[in-house]
Amino acid sequence: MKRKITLKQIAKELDVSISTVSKALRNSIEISEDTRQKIQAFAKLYNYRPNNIALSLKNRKTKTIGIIIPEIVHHFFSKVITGIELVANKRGYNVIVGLSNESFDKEVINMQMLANGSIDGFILSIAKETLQQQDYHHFTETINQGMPIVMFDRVVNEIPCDKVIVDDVKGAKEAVEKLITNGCKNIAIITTKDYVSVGRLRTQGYLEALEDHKINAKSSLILKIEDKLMSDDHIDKLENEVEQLFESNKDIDGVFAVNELYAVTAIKVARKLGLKIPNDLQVISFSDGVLSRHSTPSITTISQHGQAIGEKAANLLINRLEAEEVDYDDETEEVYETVVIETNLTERESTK
Amino acid sequence: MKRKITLKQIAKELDVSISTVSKALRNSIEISEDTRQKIQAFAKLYNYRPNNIALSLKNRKTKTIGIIIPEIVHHFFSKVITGIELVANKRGYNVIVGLSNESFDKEVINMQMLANGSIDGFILSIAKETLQQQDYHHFTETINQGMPIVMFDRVVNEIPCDKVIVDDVKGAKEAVEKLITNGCKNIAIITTKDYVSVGRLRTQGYLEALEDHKINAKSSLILKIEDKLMSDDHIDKLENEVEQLFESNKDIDGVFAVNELYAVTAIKVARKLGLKIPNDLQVISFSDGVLSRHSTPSITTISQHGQAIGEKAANLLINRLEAEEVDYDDETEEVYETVVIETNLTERESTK
DNA sequence: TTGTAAGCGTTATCAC
DNA sequence: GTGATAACGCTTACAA
Repeated sequence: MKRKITLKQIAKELDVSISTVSKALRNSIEISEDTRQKIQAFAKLYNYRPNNIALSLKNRKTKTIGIIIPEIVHHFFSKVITGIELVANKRGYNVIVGLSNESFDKEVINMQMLANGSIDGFILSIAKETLQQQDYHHFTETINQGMPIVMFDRVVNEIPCDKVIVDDVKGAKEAVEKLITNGCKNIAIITTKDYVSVGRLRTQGYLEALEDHKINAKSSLILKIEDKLMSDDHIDKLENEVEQLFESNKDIDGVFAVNELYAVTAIKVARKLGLKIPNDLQVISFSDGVLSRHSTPSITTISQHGQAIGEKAANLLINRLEAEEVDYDDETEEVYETVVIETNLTERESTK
Repeated sequence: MKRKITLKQIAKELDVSISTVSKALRNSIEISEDTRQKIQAFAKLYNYRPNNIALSLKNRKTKTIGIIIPEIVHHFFSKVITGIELVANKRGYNVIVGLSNESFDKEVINMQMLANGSIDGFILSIAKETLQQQDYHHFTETINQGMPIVMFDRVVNEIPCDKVIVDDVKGAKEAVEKLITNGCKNIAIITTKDYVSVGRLRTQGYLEALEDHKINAKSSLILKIEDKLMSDDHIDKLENEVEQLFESNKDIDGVFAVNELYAVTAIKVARKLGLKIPNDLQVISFSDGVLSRHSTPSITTISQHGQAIGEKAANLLINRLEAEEVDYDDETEEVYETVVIETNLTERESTK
C-alpha cells in the first residue's frame, strides 16, 4: 500500500528541491528541459496528483460548492442537484451536499459545518421550519463573512443574494386557466400553508386566475396542508383532508395541486369516491417528477425544470465567485440577480 | 464585510501568541483561567470557528465521505444518500457527491477529483458502463493508495472492499413465489442485461423460483432491457419492447419487474391492451420509491430499504476509517465484510 | 503560564 | 537553472 506521493518525496528521491519539483510539474520554463522531463516522468510513474486540501489552504478557496436542501428524496431537488453538479463539474468545482430535513437547527448546523472553509459558496433552498420561524440570521451571517449564497425555489426576499425561482404565480394561473378553459366550474386548490412561499404564490395565481374569469373564490375549495416532511403518517392525514374536501364539496370538477403528491392523492381519493378522470374531475399539478408522468392516469403538469434551475444557480454562484477575484473587494454596491425560469404546461391524461 | 477571523488575528488583537489562543480555545489547563476567559470571550464575540481546511491538512483527514453514484434522480439512490448523510452527520462527517451518469469516464474523473485529498473514503455504486467494460483499475488504485471504498447495490466481487447489498436472488424468488402462489401460470420477467449484477441476480431468483415449482422457464417470457440512462427515448423504446412481449405472449398472467419503472410500464401497456389488474395480470416489482406506492393501482413490491443500505455503508466506512488510526497500518491481512440487507414483500393492489 | 517552532502540501517570491 | 523561505491556519511538542 503506497500512500499518496507528495512533492517532498519526489524531491527527496530525485535529489532536487521541492520548489524545483513544483515548477517542473507546472512546466515552468525556469527549469531545464532535462530535469523537467526527469521529474515529470517520475511523477507520472508514481501517479502524482497535487493535494487538493493543501491547494485549498494556499489559495483560500476550495473549488467546491455547498448545497443545502430540505430533502433529497424528491425529484425536484435531485433534478436541481443534477443541474448544479453538471455545471459545477464542467467549471472545475465539486459539490458537497447537506440536508436540512426541513429543520431549522439542522440547516444552521449544516451551514456552519460547511462555512468554515470547506466550501466557497452556497446554493440552497430554505427549510420549511426556517420559513416559519423567519429566522434568517445564519444566511446574513455567512453572506457578511463574504461567502456568497444563491437561493432557489424557496427564497426570501430580504436576503441580499442571487435567486433562481420559477414564476409560481404565472404557472399557477396558467394551470387554473387551463381548467377553466376546459370547462371546470368548481376548481379546488390543494396547497401548502402560506409561509411556504411557493405555496403562497401558487395560491395567489389560483386566485388571480379565478378573478380574471369573474369566478368567485370559495374558501371551502382552498385546502392548505400543513406538511413538514412526508412521512407515512402525514400521507394518511393528507388523504383524510383531501377526502374531507371532496365530501363537503360534491361539485368539484377541477383540482389544482401545488405538487405531485397532492395531485396523486387527489386522484386516488376521487377514484375511491367513484369519480372518473378526466370526465368528472380534471387535475393539474405543479410538478417535477416521474410520478405525474408514470402514474395512471398520467397527470397534466406545470413543469418546473429543476435541472435548469440547478444549472442557472450554479452558474450564478460560480460567476460571482470568480468575479470576486477580480474586483479587489471594493465597496461597490453589490447588485443581485433574481432569475425566473419559465414553467410550461405539459398536457397529459388528467385533463380533457 | 468581516472576513472569517483566525487564530492569528485573535492573537494579535489580544497580544498573546497563537498557541496560547489555540490552547485557550481548546480549554487547555495549561492556560490560566484569566486569559482563557478573555480569549474565549473574544472568540465568541467574533464568532471564531476553526478552519476546516487547515485542520484537514494538519490531521491528514478531511472528515468527509465521497459518494459516487450513477444518478441521483432516482429514489433508490437518493434514499441511500439520505441514509449515508444521516449517519455521516451523526458521526461528524460531511458528504460530497459525484455523479457518474452511468459513464465510465465520468466515474474515473470524479473519483480522481475527490481522491486527491478531498475525502477520506468512498461509498459508491458502479456505473453500468464500467460494469460492461469490466475495467476496475480506478477502484483498485484508490484502494492501494490506502483509501477505503464501500460498494453498495452494484458491486463486483473481485474488488477487496466492504460491500452492502440486498439479497437479490432471494428477493426475486420471493416475488415470483408470491405470483405462483397467487395462481399465475405464465410469469414474465422484465429485467436488465446480465452485466448489471442486480438484474442478473434477480433473473436468477426468478429462474430458481420457477424451477422450485417445476415450471419450465420460457425464454420468450424473459425480457432483458438494455438501458443506459432513462431518457425519454429509452422510455418509448421500453414501452415498445414491453408491448411486444405482451403481444407475442397473450397468456401472460404475472409480471415480475426488476424495478419500478419496468413495473409501471408493464401496467401501462397491459391496460392499453385491455388487461385488468390484478385480475388478468398481477405485477410485482423490486422497488425503492414512491412510484409503486402512489401509482394506481399501487404496486406490490420487494422493497430494498435504500436508507438502511446507506446507513450501513456509512457505518462500515467510518468504522474502517477510525479503525485505521489505531492499528498503525500493520500488514495484517485486511478482511472485508459483505453485508446483506433483507428485502421484504409489501403487498399492494397489483396482486390478488 | 506562556511562547517558539515545526509540520501538514503547495506555490510564489526572491536569492544564489 | 535551482533552491531557500514564507505563507495559507491550525495543533502540539518543547522551551522559556
